[in-house]
Amino acid sequence: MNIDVQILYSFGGETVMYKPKEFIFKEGEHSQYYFQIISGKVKLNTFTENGKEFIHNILGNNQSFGDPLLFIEKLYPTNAVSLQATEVVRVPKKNFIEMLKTHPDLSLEVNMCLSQRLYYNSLMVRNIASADPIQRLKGLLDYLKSYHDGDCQQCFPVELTRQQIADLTGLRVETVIRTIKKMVNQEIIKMEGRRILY
DNA sequence: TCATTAATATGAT
DNA sequence: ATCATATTAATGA
Repeated sequence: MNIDVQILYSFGGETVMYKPKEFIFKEGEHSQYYFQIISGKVKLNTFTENGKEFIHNILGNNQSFGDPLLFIEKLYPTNAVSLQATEVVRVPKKNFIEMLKTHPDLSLEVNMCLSQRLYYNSLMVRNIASADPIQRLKGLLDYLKSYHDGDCQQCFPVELTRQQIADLTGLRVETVIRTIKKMVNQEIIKMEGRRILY
């Protein structure tokens, strides 16, 4: 979700800068803040027993994270790591709740946002369970696209490396590369240099 | 800039 | 799916 930064500031929001590859929070920590990205990129990940990384999501400008835990007392289920120099605004939980009470319109918006995530999440889970790698990639792309505001046909740029796509879908890099080629042939996606347009 | 590392692409097992 | 290797892009000393 994307909340007016001025409002965030007026409720105790503060700007925090992170260097590339810096932890913003770690799995198992207590959730304290609502985070919204001003610029940069953040990934949410966990590691399997054998040390393989699984990326849950990658967020960019004007996107938020840590928000599903605002209303419940649970520990973070993932790490949050900046992929590049990243500027975020963070608002303490209590202030965030205060803000929603004083701005019912915002509260509604937050509800819509969370609902939309749930919706696309269920689609995502279905596709990721599919054996067909094309379906898995397509599921991921639809999911990522749902986070994107300005949408038009075949011009949503996927700013991910193949390795990151592999870590998001649980596929191997080689499989991702080969599947992407197939999808270009089937005109499901387009390429602009090495970047994918969907 | 040049050297080193990361990412991409393809072929083989 | 895993491994090996060649090419290309990105990074940083």
